[in-house]
Amino acid sequence: MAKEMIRQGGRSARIQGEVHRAVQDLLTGMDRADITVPMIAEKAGVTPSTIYRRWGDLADLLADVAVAHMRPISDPDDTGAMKSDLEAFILQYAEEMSSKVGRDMLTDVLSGGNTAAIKCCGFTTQHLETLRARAAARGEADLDVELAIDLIIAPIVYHILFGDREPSADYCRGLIARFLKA
Amino acid sequence: MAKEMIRQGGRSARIQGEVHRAVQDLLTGMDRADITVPMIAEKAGVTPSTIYRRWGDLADLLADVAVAHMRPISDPDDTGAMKSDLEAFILQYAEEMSSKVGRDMLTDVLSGGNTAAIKCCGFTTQHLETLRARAAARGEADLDVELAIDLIIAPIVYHILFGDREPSADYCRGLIARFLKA
DNA sequence: ACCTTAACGCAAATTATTAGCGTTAAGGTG
DNA sequence: CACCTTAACGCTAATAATTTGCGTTAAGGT
Repeated sequence: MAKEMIRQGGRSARIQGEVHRAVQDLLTGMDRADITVPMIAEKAGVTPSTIYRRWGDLADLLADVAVAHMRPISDPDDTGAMKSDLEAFILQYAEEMSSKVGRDMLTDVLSGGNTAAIKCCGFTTQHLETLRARAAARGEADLDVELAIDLIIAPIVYHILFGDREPSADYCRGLIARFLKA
Repeated sequence: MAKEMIRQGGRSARIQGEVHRAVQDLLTGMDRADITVPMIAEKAGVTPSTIYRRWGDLADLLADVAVAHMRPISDPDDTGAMKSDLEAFILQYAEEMSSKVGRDMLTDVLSGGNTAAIKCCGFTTQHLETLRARAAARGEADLDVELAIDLIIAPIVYHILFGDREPSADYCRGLIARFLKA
């Protein structure tokens, strides 16, 4: 049989869910430097070897969990206008990511296999595309997604990661204003 | 004695140097996922426990080495004008950081203790400050360092880290042009 | 020259990771 | 539905990494 397939249903999916939940449980209550694979395995009710075989190592598992947690469950709020849509989305994004757990999720994603980072980045792009489609449907001015990433998202993420400045609401609004003028 | 001091000279400094060199040697030739502390210890001629006691764990050691390697040894080239100074510095920065070793250095810095990230970020700011002082001495227009970070550095770093786009020379020149117009 | 103690080496104890092998169950096929 | 193939799992033994206790070396000061 030439085609390799990945099992989705039943046991395999249940174990993935339990491991993910165990990791998230542990993350809320201890530093990630103290988390170990055997610890996760016990909490999830599986053997450590299962985790090693499936995820490779702790960094990849943490990246996988972070990506799953960042995956959007719903579209950003529709506030009626592009400017307010953008502001609502960006402020929530900055708020979530600048917390300790948010910052840790980002570094987990970046430390894991490079596919994790691309996925994560794709979620952000996708949200912005949604806003763009909405703006177009309303007949508003076009929203340049790449420009929004360069002018708004990138500075916010940079300051969160390098810790040289707090991405306050006012700061974010300033970035948005700069973007809208461009 | 109330004052705790950190030893600087002699043996301690020599060991730090040998460990750093061992890490850099290993990094050029294998994936960081395969590098272990005992491996580094053997190459450096020290016992593993020394490394564990001094750096805590592999992530902190790698962050320390990355920061040491990013520490500027000289000021950016003086090309005679602010625009060309900036372009020369940015293109070299993007070139260095977008390679595999550069991207890995960045993630190492971000994964290590949070002081590493701030230091790393400080080096970039410091270079830009140098360019700013030069421009001022020449009587050119003022260079806004914070703005340069938001408009030029942040997008470059973002795309390197998340891998959604290659920071080509043309792309970087576009960022610089946008910055100079602002 | 002498004293104090940070930093190291060595080795034993603990803990994490890998690998072999038998078992379970997903997903397809007759 | 019964059957087959094999991905994914559990268990366990072997290997490797990390932590810890304790004696030794040598910075840096008196």
